Amino acid sequence: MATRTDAPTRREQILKEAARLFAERGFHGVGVDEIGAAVGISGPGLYRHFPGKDAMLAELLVGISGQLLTGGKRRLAESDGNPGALLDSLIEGHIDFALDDRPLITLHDRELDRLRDSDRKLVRQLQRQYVELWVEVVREVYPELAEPAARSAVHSVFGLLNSTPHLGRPGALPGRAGTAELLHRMARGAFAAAAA
Amino acid sequence: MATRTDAPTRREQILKEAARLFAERGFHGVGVDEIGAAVGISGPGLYRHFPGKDAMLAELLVGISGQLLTGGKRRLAESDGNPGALLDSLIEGHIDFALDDRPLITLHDRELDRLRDSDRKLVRQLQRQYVELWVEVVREVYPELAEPAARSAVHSVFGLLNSTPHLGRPGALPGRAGTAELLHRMARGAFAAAAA
DNA sequence: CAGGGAGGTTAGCGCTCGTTAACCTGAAGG
DNA sequence: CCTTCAGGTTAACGAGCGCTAACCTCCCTG
Repeated sequence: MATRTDAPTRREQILKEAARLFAERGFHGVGVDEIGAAVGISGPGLYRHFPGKDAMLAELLVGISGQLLTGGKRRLAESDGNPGALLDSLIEGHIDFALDDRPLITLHDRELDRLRDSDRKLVRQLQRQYVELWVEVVREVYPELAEPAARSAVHSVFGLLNSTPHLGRPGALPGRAGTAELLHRMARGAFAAAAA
Repeated sequence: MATRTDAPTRREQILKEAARLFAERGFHGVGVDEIGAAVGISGPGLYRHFPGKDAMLAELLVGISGQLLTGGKRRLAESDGNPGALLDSLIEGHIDFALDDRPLITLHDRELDRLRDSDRKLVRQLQRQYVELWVEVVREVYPELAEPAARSAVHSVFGLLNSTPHLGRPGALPGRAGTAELLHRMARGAFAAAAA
C-alpha cells in the first residue's frame, strides 16, 4: 500500500469520523449533525459530499469488504506455494486490519442490515469470496478438515481476530506487536485444533 | 437448570421477541409497534409489562450477564479441583449459551451503550467478574501465561465462541453437537497456543 | 352481583432526525 | 472585474417513534 503523505480530503475525514461514531453508538444512534460537528462543519453540509447518511455507511462497508478481499487476493498471488506461509500471511493481514481499523471491524458485522438491498448484496458477496479464499487455504494446510467444518472454523477465527475492539483500549497488554503475535498464535492453534 | 414445562408468560414472550428483533436490526432500528406485533398485541400494550423500551433492553442485558456469571460460578463450585476439567466445563457452558441464545449473544456486545448509566455499570461489573473467573482458571491451567495475556486470550476466545450467529443459520454444519465440539476444540487449541 | 384490577385498544402529542430549500462567500479563471 | 462554482450556512418541513391519555372488557373475588 502506497503511504499517503498528503492531507486527507474532507470526504475522507467524514468517512473516518462517521466510522468511529457508528461503531460507538450504532448507525441509528448517530445524527448527521454529530457527524458534521466531528469534522467541523454542521449537519446538512455533509450533503455536499454524500447523497445521504445511508451512502456513508454503504461506502464504509463496501470499502471494508473490498479492502479485505483485495488484500487477501494480493497475498494469494504473492504466495510462493507454501500453504502454511500463505495462511500465516492471511492471518497477519487480517490482524493488521483489526488492530488498525477497530471501528471499521466493529461496523463490519454490526450494521450490515441497514444497507439498501443492492449494497448489502455486494458486501455479502465480497465477504463470501474472502471467506472462501480462507477456506481453500485452510483446507490445503489441513486436508483432513471437511469443507463445512473448515468454513465454520474460518468464521470462528474471524470472531477471534475481530475481538480486538473488546481488548483494553490503550494496548494495556504487551503492546501492539505483542497483541498481534498473541492473536496470530491463537488463530493458528485454533485451526490446528479444529483439524485434530 | 430446571426444565420449564409451563407456558411462557407474556413478559417472557416479549423479552424473547425483543431480543430477536434487537439482534436483527439494532435497538434503534426496532419500533415498539413491531415488538408488540411480534407477540400479538399492539404497540403501547407493552407498557403494561415494561416501563419503557429501554427497560426491555436493560433487563435483557443484565439477565444475560447475570446468567453467564451465575453459570460460571456454579461450575466453579462444582469443580473437583481439576483446573483442566473446570476450563472445559466453562467452555461447554458458554458454548451452550451461544448456541441456544444467539440473539442474546449478539445483543451482549452490541447494544451495551444504549443503557442508562446505572444499568450499564451493573452489566459491565457482571461481565468483568465473568472474565476474571475465566482468567483465574486459565492461569491455573497455563501458569506460564502472564495475566494481561491471559485476559486478552479470554476475550479472544469469547470472540471465537460468540461467532455462532455468523455460522449458517440452520446448522448446515455437522449439526449442533458437532458444532459445539468443533468450537470446544478450537477454544482449547487457542488457549494452548496462547501459552506456547 | 357489584367492583376492581389486569391487560388490552386507539388517538394523538411532542420530539428527534434526515433531508431539502434558499442563501452566502471566497477563490479561481477568462 | 465580473462570473462561477465548490463548499459552506440557517430555517424549516415531514415522517417516524416513544410514550401518555382515555377508554374498553373480561375475569376473579368478596
